[in-house]
Amino acid sequence: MVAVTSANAAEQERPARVSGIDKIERRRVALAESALKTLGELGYARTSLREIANNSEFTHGVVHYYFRDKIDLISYCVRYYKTKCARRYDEVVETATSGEELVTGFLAKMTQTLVDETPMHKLWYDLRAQSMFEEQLRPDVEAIDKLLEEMIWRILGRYADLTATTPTVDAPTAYALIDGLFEQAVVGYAANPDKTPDLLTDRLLQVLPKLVAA
Amino acid sequence: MVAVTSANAAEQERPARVSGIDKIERRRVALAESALKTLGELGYARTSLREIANNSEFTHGVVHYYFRDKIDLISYCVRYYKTKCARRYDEVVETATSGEELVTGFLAKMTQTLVDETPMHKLWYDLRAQSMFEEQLRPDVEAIDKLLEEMIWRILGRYADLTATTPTVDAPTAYALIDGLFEQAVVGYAANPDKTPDLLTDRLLQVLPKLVAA
DNA sequence: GAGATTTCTTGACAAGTGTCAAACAAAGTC
DNA sequence: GACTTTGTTTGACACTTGTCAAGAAATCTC
Repeated sequence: MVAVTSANAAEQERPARVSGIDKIERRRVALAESALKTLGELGYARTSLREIANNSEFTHGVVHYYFRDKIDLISYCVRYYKTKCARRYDEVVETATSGEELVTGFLAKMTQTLVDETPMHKLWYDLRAQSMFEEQLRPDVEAIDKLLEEMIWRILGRYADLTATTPTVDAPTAYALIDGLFEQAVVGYAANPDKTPDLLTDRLLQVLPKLVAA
Repeated sequence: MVAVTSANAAEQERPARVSGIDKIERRRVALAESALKTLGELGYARTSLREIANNSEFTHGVVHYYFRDKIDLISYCVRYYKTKCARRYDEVVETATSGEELVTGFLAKMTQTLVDETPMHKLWYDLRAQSMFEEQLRPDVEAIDKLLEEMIWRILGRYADLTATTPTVDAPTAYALIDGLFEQAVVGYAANPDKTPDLLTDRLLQVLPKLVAA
């Protein structure tokens, strides 16, 4: 069970017996997972606490027992989510023994998560947009963005190693470029689920070689 | 006065005297402009029709007199907005006489609109995210995305001409890359308005040369 | 200027929201 | 087994939302 730590320090208030503290955490995780399902389908704006409760085995009162308010819940969900998403390519990075193998594995994993976890990605881009208007979301969004940037940077660094080259762009740039392509794919996936993964692969193949040089 | 045409054909219902038809259009544009101001500040989700009316010289009933419902208004706003945004770089493209001049002009215009029209850009990325959940927004969002892609492609094509090179990526890829950088800047602008424009410039300078080759 | 038409204001409606509190059930403590 | 603590349900609250309709005001037509 992952202990989701706060990015803006604000929930060591509910006392709770010491023996039950991770039972509480378990419940919060269950709530969060259920909430994430609903959020991924409806998006941030259209998801109400009651809707979250309805799509779970709990009642709407329970939500409020475990979370101070809506932002607290969403914020917790986001932090929970980030612990799962940024390590997605680690195995590929560690096991690949050639540049080509790394690229192949990376592309496979990326198109796979595009298809398998579309709602989560939609939610992420939604939340990042919301963070421009809702200040309370910003710290969490920034933290995830940083995590994703590091993820991309690890991949690119390893790719450079394997191909005896060096990156030609810095980490934020590399992240923005690849994220731009991926977001385009996530948005396009709704309209064209069949062709989008191949298009993403094709476009990444156009770009990746340009990000390194001897 | 711009006649905003419908992307999903659905507003030739209100009869209205022939002489007054563009008076109606004028009112709609005034409403739309006011709505865009509010939308840019609050974002799609947090903007209500009443809030739009309050920030305008009209009452909330008028909004309903000129627009069937909320989506109709937002949709109109989006279409109105797009007529203004996609021609932003045309002058630079047409007047530049060297690659360097084009790049300089392009970067200047882009950082300028980042700073001067932040709310509009925030709204655009918000709306694009919402379109993943709200199907009714999709046609309009797709249309704008296409317009922006063509805009980027014109710039890159001209840049290639001026430098006697050819683009090394296709239009959707080029758009996704540059848009990724710009979105990163828009999101980052809230947290760091001082440094973000320079960072954007720096990153674009890293990328642009890689998008063409002899 | 009378009468018809268009435009706008106002107030209401049903539905949905986040929040909370009081009653109830379960579990743990001595 | 009584009693306290913890967990859950239920129903209510104040408020906001989109939508609409009835009537007042302004405008146009003749």
